[in-house]
Amino acid sequence: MDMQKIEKKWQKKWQEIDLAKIDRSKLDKKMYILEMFSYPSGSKLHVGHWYNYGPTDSYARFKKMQGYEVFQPMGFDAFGLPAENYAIKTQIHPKDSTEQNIDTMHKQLQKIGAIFDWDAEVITCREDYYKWTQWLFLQLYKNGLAYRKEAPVNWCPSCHTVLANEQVQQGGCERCGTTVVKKNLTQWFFKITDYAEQLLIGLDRLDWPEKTKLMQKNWIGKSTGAQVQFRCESGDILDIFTTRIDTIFGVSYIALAPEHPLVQKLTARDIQRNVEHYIDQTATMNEIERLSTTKEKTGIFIGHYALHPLTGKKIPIFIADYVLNSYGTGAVMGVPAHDERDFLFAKRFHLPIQPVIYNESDALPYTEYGKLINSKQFNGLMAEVAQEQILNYLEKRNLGYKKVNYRLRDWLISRQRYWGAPIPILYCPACGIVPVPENDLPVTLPYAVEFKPDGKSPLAKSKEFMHTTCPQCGKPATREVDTLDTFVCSSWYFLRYPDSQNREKPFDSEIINQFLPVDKYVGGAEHACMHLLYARFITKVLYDLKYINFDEPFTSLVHQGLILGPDGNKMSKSLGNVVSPDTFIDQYGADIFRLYLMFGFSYTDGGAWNDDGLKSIAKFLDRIERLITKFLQEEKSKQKNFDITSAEKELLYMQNNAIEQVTKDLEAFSFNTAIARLMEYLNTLQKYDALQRKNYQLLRQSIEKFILLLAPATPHFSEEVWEMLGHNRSIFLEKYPICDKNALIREEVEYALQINSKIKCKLMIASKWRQEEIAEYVQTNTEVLAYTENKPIKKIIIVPNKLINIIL
RNA sequence: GCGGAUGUGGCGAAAUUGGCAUACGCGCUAGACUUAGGAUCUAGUGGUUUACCGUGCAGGUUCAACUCCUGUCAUCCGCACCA
Repeated sequence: MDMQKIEKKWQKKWQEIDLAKIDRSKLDKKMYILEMFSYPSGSKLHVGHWYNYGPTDSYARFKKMQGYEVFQPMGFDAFGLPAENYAIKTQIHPKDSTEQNIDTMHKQLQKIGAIFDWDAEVITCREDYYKWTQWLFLQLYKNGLAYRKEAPVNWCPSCHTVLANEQVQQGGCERCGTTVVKKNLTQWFFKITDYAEQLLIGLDRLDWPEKTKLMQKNWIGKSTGAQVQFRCESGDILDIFTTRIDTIFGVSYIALAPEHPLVQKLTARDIQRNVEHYIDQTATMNEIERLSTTKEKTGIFIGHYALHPLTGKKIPIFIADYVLNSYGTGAVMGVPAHDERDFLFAKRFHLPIQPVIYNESDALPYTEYGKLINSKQFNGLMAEVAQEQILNYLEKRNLGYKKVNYRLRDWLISRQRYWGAPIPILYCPACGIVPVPENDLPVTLPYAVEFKPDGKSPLAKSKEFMHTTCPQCGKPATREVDTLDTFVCSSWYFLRYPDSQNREKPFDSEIINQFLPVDKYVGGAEHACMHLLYARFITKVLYDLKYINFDEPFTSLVHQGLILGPDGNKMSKSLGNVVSPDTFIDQYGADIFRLYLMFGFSYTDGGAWNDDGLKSIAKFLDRIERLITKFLQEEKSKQKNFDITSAEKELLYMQNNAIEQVTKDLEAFSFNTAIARLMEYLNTLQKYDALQRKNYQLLRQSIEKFILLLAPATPHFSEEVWEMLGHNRSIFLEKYPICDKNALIREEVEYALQINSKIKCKLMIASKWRQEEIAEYVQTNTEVLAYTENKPIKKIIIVPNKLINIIL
């Protein structure tokens, strides 16, 4: 079959009949199926995109045939760092290269033959979209969920530019190799931490992979403990957070994050230089290095003491890089006897290691709970009880309180870059921070801008952009020069699709409430903690602001696996193992490529690419075509034969078995097993076709059922053979077959017979027999008696339709 | 390092609640058809050889373990400015 030809033919037909369009009057049976949109990179559509979009489109078509109004939109996440870097290298403007890439990818996406509703398309770098991204920012700002604070960025002192983590290679700048340092800038944040608890609780209701929910749970990182005040000799108060308040009598030092605001003030004069040196050193390290538990503990005594809130003892204050300013209060109490890291730290700096929890073996550190010792009036209490009582004691004296802490940090959304949505904020010398009025949106990203890195945000160098007037007082004001993190763009795009042409609003609430939440969201597992959490956060905010009536964006989520290069490594230009879909599409066509992706891998696992698999799929489609061609010839010439014998019963069994299994497998995104069942069914069809005496009516019906089952997986091919079979209406307007359970009833079932759990033989047992009848049967059956050798039977275990285990 | 996952024939992979390990396919072997075969069809295909051994490795629970538990090794993904 000429695949290229039929692809064009059917794609044109689908467009003519608006196959991808949803009937908006029938949204009560809607199915919003969404694949994560793609980034329009220069490397174009790759196998990973195909793997995401091809099989998911098959799922969408399957749902369509089941009678759902399927909405499957597609778009582009078009702002971001790569286009800007490409521009710096080539002088090609990010807008131009991005639009060019989108153009190419459109054509490539077209080839898949998916039922994408292109009228709903969303492109995040276009004004009509980022206008509403800016609107979203303003809603958060107005509701106290966007704020500014100082935060460190990676800074290359030689290029005078901010670097993404990705651009830092072994602590150096990827361009010039200069050691990267941390530099504080005032930046915008979204207060996602306000939603930490809701984001945690909401997970329970979601049909998401358990591992993803677990990862989000750990990412949010809820821990319950206590915040305790240590008064410094200077009089300053140091707040520390601990989950082990029961061990407070074992404190032998306090460790501050080197970035802690009190460090400068508390550091003793004579060691100031050493402390500064240590702080500088820490600024060159990333968090992964700092938190490594195998790295030797480092720190430095700052020459100041705090007083123990319960004993009044002097406690030395250190700074240590293993303490992060972003978690808790940026200060911890060191209890060496009962914490791994504190133990190593204390050994290194010869600090006292005082056990306060009893343990039999004396081995330290002992991190379990137990009975308190060396803890004054709390001695003898079990740790859990002691926690409450110590907390009570501290609360009464205003020295501490119970505290729930989250590992989740607020979302830093400022980027000192050009290719993003400008943050809609003005700075007025008189009025201060002024949000851009909604009527003035969008704040347009200027085209002619110097984006080469020279220490200034690119937008700061555009006079026309920078200078404006304050909407409140009318005096000159300047604009915020940072742009929004692209994760902001992608945190709400699924809300725009159903109403993407709306010029008045980001979306019409009534429409959006009908379409959403997304019924099936499909994308990579690498988004588990960031994109998927941000999208949930924004949804919850818009819910609280009453723009939408649902508070979770994605009811059901599936992660496709990663397709690796033929060598088993992740595809990358540097390894030269990138497989381009295009050459295979040209050779085999889109359906064979898609079907291979569905059959050759476990969908959620992915795996290494292999060319041979494609050939086998091509053969599979050839077999189908041959079967149908032969059938059509014979059907015309041969007499029809209507009786149903055992061969027909077997055919009907396999047909309905295939219907049942394929339906179940597609539902579960288990594409490889669905195709396997279809292959089995095709084998049965061929076996039946080889018989002399055939029931042509039944054979036609069986072949048609087969094609209907196959259609979602090979849409163009199936349309073509469907037409060959004499139909003149798209197969996707037909109903997906429904299993006739009666055809699956068999009179006898094969059981495995085990003696002492070892398989001995197979037995055919009437399927209507009860357990007692089976037990009686095996005890009198001569074949079974030969195995039991007259030994007494202790027990018979019968697993229905599976096995019989006789224990001697 | 922390968090999450994965490990099954020569290869891609299957295996409801613990219940016949290796479905389906590739590859390979033999045969048929053919002027020809990298096409098609048929049969076989985990390993030693008649009874065992086999799901990364070492233990454990159970009548029964790929599946549950403990430990361990290897690989992959994420770690907050790649998206």
